[in-house]
Amino acid sequence: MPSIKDVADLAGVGVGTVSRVINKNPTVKPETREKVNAAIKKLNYIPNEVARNFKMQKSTMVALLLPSIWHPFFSEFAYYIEDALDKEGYKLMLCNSGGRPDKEIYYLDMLNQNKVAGIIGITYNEIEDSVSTDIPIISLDRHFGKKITCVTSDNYTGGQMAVKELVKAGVTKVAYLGITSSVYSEVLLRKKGFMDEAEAQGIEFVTYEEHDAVYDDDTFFDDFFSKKEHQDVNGIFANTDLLAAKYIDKAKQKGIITPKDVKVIGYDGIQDNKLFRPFLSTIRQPVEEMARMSVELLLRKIEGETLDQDIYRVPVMYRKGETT
Amino acid sequence: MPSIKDVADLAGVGVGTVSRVINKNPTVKPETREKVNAAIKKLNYIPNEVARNFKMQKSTMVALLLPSIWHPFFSEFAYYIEDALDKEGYKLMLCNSGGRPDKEIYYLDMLNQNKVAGIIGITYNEIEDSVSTDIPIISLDRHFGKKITCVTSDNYTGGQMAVKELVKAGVTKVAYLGITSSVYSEVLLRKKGFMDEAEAQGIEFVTYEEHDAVYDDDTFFDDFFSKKEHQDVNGIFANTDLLAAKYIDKAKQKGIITPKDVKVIGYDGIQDNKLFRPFLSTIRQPVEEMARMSVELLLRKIEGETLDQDIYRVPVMYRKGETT
DNA sequence: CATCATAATTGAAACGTTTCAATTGTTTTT
DNA sequence: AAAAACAATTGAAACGTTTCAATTATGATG
Repeated sequence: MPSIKDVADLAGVGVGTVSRVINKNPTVKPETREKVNAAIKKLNYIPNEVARNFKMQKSTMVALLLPSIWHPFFSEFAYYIEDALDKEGYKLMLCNSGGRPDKEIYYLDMLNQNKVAGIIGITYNEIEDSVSTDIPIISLDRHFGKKITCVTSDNYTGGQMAVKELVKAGVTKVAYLGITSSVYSEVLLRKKGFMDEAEAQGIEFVTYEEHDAVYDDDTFFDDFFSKKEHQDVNGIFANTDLLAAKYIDKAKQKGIITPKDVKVIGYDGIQDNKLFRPFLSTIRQPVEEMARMSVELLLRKIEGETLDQDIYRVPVMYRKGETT
Repeated sequence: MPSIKDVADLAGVGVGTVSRVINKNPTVKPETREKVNAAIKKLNYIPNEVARNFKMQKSTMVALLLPSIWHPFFSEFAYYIEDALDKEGYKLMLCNSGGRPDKEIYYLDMLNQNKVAGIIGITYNEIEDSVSTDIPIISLDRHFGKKITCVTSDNYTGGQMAVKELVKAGVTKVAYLGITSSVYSEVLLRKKGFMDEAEAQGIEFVTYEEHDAVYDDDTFFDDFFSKKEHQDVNGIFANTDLLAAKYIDKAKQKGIITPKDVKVIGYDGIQDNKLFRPFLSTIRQPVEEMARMSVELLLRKIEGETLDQDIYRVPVMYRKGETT
């Protein structure tokens, strides 16, 4: 594998000159540039990016740390993240934490050692302490503190919207169905928006949640359907589209048909849910916008800029499907 | 940021010793080890992985190059790839090519410069020439040549299975619906298996395909439904689950109900298609197994081993849903 | 106690870049 | 023609590791 030295020798110039040619530094005579380029071509030389990163003491690798790329919301998010990063000349490293604290810490350590340029994290745990101060971080949906900038959708308004739409659809008692993950989660605001709006509208409501860690489809829903106070619920706001889809499925098994017997609204608006049947009504987060904003903010942090806000919220919108 | 030199100085030993402690080399006196570890802790030293990779002239980064992580099949595949890699101490870099030849080449160049340890590629184009000889590659579903090992499902048998199951379900005329991507694709065997089996069973059949590049949902299906020879088709074998789901959807709009009027079988078996409605009958590829095999073979190549086969095929199975 | 064998440790060299002070070459000015 | 200004080029040093030949410390043996 030829090195810059080999190129320099063949071209009959110094290594510095070759370096300048490669980096398109203008202070090199066109004639010399030609010689060097010829040598590069002849030797089939390609610059060693690892050596460069090492010498420069910085990389263009950004890590995306999330529970599971398998989840459709995350995979869409990851898609846009990669696209945005690539446009700016950055690369993406993917880390699935499974939402487990130990794995999140493990990955953060690893990313530290590997001197990634920055991290975009969707984590379930308090990570502020586990992360070196000099590595910029953007966190999706969790707000930890000043050090870690948070990008999230307007969860509170989303929760309100859901209630408004359910009421508009004529329901008389609404339930919030949630998988909670972390106390730091901005997702909690979905519930708050839901409750406040239900209160404001003067409509009966219940909330039903389970912690992520102990979550299991069957027990969750069996439990839900068994409770007396859930019998007359005819409006559901589910935490996520996936949860909404599962609810509709389980409800159907109990003979409760959507949208005849119950109206359902999800949250997320994952693109492909056109293929879920019935087509879900949902509060859509602008995934692409959130991804691009995350990248933009992260790169600004990497450049050394200090951001003016701790939390950036992007607006959500209601998308009517067949379940309301 | 403290370096190994700082640790050595503080502990009063040479850098070599510190290095040996870090790398758990046994030839270091326990007592010395203690001193070094104390110094490491005190300085909060973390080894610089970039420098190490540079010096060692190798990395533990493996790239996954695919059309789009957004696609549920790929995101499931990526999930298992990451999991398998992590278990072996490797990291995953994600590259979305969009299936575009230029972007595939662009990424391969980049990966070359970045000296990744290996590549797992799901590419649409002839890439054998674009890839340096000394970087091990595994290709999913495309067979290019000896240099690039191919992992794929048993597409031919899968195609046969589909016909058998459709016939078993009582259909009288079957259609193969396909999005073709590349002439190198092993996916073509799905069609061949389909045709051969239809022939063998003596059942009427048609095939209908569109090239990936010019593919568009609406024109594709409008075209399909408009053709005279498609009117009496009552069995569909779609190339992928996603395509099957779209077919069912479009057919419904035409008043053709699945599975009453037409039986449908997809290909892939993406896990979450439990949420597609109706629940799809499909030829399931063992995604996890394919992912783990890809990683295992790649790592063996990275270790310098020569693999005994060019193509590794893993068996598929039929999973009955509600569409047959 | 001297000698030898072995265990433990040292630190310079090397990996492939970039950078920058120093040098050389070229042009302009006086 | 000499001096000054500017343009282009050079190559050693540095980045943080690992490695390994050389050195030193320790223990065993006669």
